[in-house]
Amino acid sequence: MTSSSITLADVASQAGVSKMTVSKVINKKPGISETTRQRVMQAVDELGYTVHASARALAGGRTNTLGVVVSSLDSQYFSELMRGADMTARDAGLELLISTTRASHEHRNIGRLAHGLVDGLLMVFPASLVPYERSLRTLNLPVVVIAPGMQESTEQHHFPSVDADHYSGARQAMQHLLSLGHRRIAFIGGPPHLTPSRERLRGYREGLLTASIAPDAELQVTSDFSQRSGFQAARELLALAEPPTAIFAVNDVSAFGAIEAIKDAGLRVPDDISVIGFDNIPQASQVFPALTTIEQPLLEMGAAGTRQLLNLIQGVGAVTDRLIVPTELIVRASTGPVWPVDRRM
Amino acid sequence: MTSSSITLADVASQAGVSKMTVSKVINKKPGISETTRQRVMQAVDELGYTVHASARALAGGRTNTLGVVVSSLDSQYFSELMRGADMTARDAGLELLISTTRASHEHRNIGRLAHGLVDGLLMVFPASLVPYERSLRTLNLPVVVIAPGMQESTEQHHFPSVDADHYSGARQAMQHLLSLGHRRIAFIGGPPHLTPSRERLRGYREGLLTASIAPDAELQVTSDFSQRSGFQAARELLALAEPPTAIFAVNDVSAFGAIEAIKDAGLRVPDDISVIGFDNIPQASQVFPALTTIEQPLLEMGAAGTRQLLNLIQGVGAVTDRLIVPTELIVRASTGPVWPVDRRM
DNA sequence: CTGAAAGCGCTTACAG
DNA sequence: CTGAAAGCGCTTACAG
Repeated sequence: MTSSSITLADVASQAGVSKMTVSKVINKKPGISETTRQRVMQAVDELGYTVHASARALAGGRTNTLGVVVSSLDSQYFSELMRGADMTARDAGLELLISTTRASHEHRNIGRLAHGLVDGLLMVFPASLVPYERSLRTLNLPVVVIAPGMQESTEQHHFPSVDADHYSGARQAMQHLLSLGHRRIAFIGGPPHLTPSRERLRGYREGLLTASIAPDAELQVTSDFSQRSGFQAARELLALAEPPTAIFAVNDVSAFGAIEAIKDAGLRVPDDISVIGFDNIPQASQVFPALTTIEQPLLEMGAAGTRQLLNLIQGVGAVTDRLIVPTELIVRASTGPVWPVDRRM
Repeated sequence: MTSSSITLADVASQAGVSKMTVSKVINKKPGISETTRQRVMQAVDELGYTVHASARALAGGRTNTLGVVVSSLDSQYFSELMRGADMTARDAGLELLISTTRASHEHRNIGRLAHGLVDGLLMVFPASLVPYERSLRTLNLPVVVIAPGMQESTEQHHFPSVDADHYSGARQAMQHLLSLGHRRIAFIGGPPHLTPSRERLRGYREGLLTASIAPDAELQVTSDFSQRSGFQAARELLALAEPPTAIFAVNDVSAFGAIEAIKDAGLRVPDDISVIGFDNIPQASQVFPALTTIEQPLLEMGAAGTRQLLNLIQGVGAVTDRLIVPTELIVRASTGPVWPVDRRM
């Protein structure tokens, strides 16, 4: 059922030249006279010829395609990452092929997916890469990891990676809340086995420490990054004998849930309770009140990871083993000064 | 820089058989003795062999891969569609390759992306396909369109399509609100050139008609499907001399915006104003109050579209030119009975 | 049950 | 500036 397609040979005979010449023209190789070039291009247009990707890949030894492997497509920030990757890939004349791990999960064999299909792999991986290591290794293909969920020891994965500075972002969030006068600050954490969760928690704790605030176990609750779990976590916090005046949520989505819970309790954000998120997903600026948050430069992360991969493919070598991109405080409307204590009673 | 990979020939010599035999084994073809099979499999494992996708595609005439072309990755409902597509594709032993149109947009030439790479194309297309028609046609590849944004005339595209029953869904939404006693019902519409917007609007209008309610132009506002525009649209409605008691939003995301605007105005959902959405994206059940909405069976749509495509590829032919899947009312917490007029004053 | 040969549609050195 | 030949790594008829 494969289409009886037009081949190079068809174009060649139509244009009255050799296949080689057609190949040179469509690949923009030098050493072709302008008249020949035009004749060939006309034949290409008339016949509606497109190169057969597999044939080209097999003969040429490269596919001009970058594979992107993601564990799931519903992560809100995924599209930003992809925009960055797409931009750099396109500038370099490469296509981007996205695939979910689900598809090859059964065998944990990325090779099935990648061998002969792509020149390199961008792993967008919020979880552990360990199960895929062996196949990644025998595949012998350049690999770059973006936003690794687990900080494997360098020995273990030694794939170059790109990640945001979670710790510094968390410190900035805390600094912001502290500077607004908050001292009773809660943290809605993420799954504790994931590096981003841990680093952000560390930023929270050390932020308190530097402000000489004793940590209060009651104020530290956990979410699974979802809106629903953020909602429930905030409810717990609101039920406390002495509720927080500010909540630092491990990600924007759980912050949305927290805001709902606060509104639902008849309180207002930020008047009664301030909320700060993390990620700066597109929605953060669209909700009401617009969310103060820490920006992960997702677009740049996607672009930088792709650039790294391109370097590896071209044999230039990775510029750095582990690129950490800075995060940034984005102040919007969901945070404000703490109420004087007497006013709150 | 292509990896110096293990080939069929390597496996063959390691196992002491011909390449053909290895090929038969890895493709699970019949007519191989069990001992030979095991010997080959052992060699495959030892060498970490994976088939070269391009070579296989070129020789075999098919790629065992389905291409999915999407206009954007940030559409919230996209991942559900993909889950359905992925399930059916995997059951049939095919891989799924996702690509955004951005990548090939420049030339509007899907061929560059697909020829020799995939056996068929699933177009997830909320916009017009017309710009891609020519390349789709000369490509001569099976194509199925999911959730078309524009209802091209059948002559124009005659690609089999799968779509939700927008009109009937809108009628159900109206029926629900009417049965709760609402008569002053607003509609936050979508971009008027898109079929889903139009069909849902038609359902709104005809719903009013059947209830003998005169349409009020003031109650019909427009959004671009975004949360922000839903927020603004609802603000306009709330500013009316006589605001609505219920809002039917063209999609869930704009409904979220509307709910924010209502809360922000110091009113409650559904106590003061009921809100119903459309789509039933995962988030709809996570927000507070949980959103009453119309479910588009996205998972089934993805699965059905993929099934259709599989049929086309296998030469079975499309079961139907235009599959319309039913939509369903999902009652949650954002809608309730209208207040008696005296109570509202 | 096993294998030698041809060929899929290109690109890559290499000649002229 | 142009082209004939070889070969990329497989699968597909076809023999034995």
